Amino acid sequence: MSLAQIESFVTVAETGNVSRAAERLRIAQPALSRQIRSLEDELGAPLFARTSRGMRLLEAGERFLQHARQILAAVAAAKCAVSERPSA
Amino acid sequence: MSLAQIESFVTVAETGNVSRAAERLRIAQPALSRQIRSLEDELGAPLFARTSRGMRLLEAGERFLQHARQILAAVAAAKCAVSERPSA
DNA sequence: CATGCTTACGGATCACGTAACCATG
DNA sequence: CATGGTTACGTGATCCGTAAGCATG
Repeated sequence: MSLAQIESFVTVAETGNVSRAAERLRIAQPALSRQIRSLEDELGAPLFARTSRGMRLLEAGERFLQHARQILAAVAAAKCAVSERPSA
Repeated sequence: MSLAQIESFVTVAETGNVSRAAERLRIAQPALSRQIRSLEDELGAPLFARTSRGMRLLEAGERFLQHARQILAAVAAAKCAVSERPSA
């Protein structure tokens, strides 16, 4: 599991659409599709249902989404923490 | 920034020693040294002071460490969340 | 000269983008 | 046939381990 995969997952969850998410992330659609697939493989369970109109979050995906957002927030905070002035 | 880098950082911080941390992580010492270096490069600031006896956390490193542990904990929680039973 | 971090280098793996493919409405 | 996800494939980048280098006490 990589941070890129986690960010990809959140973006697909928010757009409900791999194509649009790929635009937002500035990567090609197949690359994003692969990232989602490999994330699901690693977790051992699908996170999305593939419908004819896009990607719909499953329950496992909803649960994962909450933690995914926490992870990204913690990463952002970690980056900020390094550049804080020492006295803070 | 990758999760592997974050785990590497925490292990080096805990051991104060790249060599010992590499053993614990089951990777070669130069690989670990590179991960730490590239993490510092990306963050734009050193996290450790290189002493003749090993690695000592700097203030920026101490601040980063707290968030790094949060990130790893959130990742572990995310993995668990996927396999929880749906009713939970 | 023992300990410990870093740099050089070659090779394997990974991850991307383009192109082709398949399914649905 | 338009939309949207997946598979195939070749290539460029990444990352590892071994080996050599460098600093310190």
